[in-house]
Amino acid sequence: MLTLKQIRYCLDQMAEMFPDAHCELNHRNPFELVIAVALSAQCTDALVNKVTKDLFQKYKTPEDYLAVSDEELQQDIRSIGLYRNKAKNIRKLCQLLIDEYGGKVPQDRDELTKLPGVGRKTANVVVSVAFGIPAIAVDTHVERVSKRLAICKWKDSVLEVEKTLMKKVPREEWSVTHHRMIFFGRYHCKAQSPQCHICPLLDVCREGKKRMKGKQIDG
DNA sequence: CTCCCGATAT
DNA sequence: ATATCAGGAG
Repeated sequence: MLTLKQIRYCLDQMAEMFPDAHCELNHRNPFELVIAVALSAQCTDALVNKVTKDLFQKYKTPEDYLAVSDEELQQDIRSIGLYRNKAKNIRKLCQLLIDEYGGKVPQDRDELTKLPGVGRKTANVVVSVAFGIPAIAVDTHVERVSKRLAICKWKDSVLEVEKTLMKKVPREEWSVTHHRMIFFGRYHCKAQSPQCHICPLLDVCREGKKRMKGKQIDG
């Protein structure tokens, strides 16, 4: 496990590598962000943005999503994948926003989690990005990076990863750290071909050094 | 744990 | 061909 000082070093390096790390899901308000993040499950941001470009032109309010048939919404988001579940969740979510929240997106993580299709990770993204509330959303990239760098344990659940990060990182840095870890994981410490050979963190990364061993050209 | 699922990278 | 993608629900 990395020491606090080593973690600090890693986060500083990530900040240098990705000084402009930010939310890459296109949105103009909290409602659009909820929809975009709900759509992004097991799908790339780039593909979500491709779909929401037209989607957000056609649907601007919760009422708009309820005005069409389930099949029509499915077709509008089909290329995202998991489209039957997502269409159903979005329509239920919109109904709930109207019935329980005055058509507004609640600014509370636990209230957000009550919305269908919105789990802890999605709720953390919304409160953090839309409302500026400190949170660390642990997605596939944050989990992978945390485990490869041994910031947490290999067998930790996503909730345990989140708790560890909240403990090790100052609250005022939660949101920016979470985005830097996502950029680091998405563009550098990638799932399939991690860039260990040009990684500034290699000297503190057990997993990276393990990966490099089998690829030595000379002895 | 399984299921949902198309697009893209490897 | 297979792995992965800003996961969540049953």
